[in-house]
Amino acid sequence: MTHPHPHHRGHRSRSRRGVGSEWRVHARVERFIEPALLLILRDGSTHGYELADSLADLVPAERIDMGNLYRMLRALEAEGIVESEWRDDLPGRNRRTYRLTEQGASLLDTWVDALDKANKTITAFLERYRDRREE
Amino acid sequence: MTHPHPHHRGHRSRSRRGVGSEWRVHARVERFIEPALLLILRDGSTHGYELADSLADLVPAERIDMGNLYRMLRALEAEGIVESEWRDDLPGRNRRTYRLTEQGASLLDTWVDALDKANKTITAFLERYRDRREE
DNA sequence: TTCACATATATGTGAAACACATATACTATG
DNA sequence: CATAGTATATGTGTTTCACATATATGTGAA
Repeated sequence: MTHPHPHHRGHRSRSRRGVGSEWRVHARVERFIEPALLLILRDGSTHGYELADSLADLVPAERIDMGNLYRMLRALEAEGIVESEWRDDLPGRNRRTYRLTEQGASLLDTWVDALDKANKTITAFLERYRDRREE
Repeated sequence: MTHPHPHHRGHRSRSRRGVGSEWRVHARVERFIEPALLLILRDGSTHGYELADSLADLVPAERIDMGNLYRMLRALEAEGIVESEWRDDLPGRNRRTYRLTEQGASLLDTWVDALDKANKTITAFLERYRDRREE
């Protein structure tokens, strides 16, 4: 499976108008791919290409960039957050299989706390939006 | 009121370790200042400097950068999302007072939809994290 | 009355995160 | 044996942002 995502090309969060004075906005959590990756690896080791498919489920709004994904995996390995092993015994092409280290599990926990906070901030925003709307 | 925020300098989302193999992570919604700004202006016109204080409440985890805030306000004005008026009649220093346009109100609505989605994505992530943890 | 501090707006600049393009090589299959 | 799918990787420009700095006016205390 490849990953075509034709929508809203060329921008980050907000694009110019679409048709009929509609705005298109994408609320992205910065570096969200990283905790998503860690969570997937916590539930079982895999290789980069398969991670992309799992990520597509966990982060539906995000187009997965394979180039940046592999770069991120090697950066995480350099920091001791994941470890990898090159497998040439498995059927199919050779691949590098990643697993989470203890350091990585600890980083995942830290991300979870941060995401909890982010969620509360967003929820507070949405509540304020709706509260004053209904006055 | 000025805005000192000494914590976690120099990085975006993830910093190197702190003391005792702890990670410090900040889950930021990209460009979140923009919708926060729009929401505050929906509830009443103000000027840039005061917006910073209101933002500090709405977005507690974020250090407010005045330079970028003023830049953003002028960019939003150029796009017709806010309108401003230079006031020299009020007590105190002259200031530029901003108000939300209809375009801006529509953009705020769009942001709300996007933030709703982001909230659901984060919630799904946290649920998956906790589910498998308790098995 | 001047010095310090708060208010208020603004520009310059470099780095991180990211989108998009492209390269490479092997495997499976019709 | 050509084509599509699997798998990993590098190159590069843009956006968003952190941090530094500039400028000018108002206010209160020494």
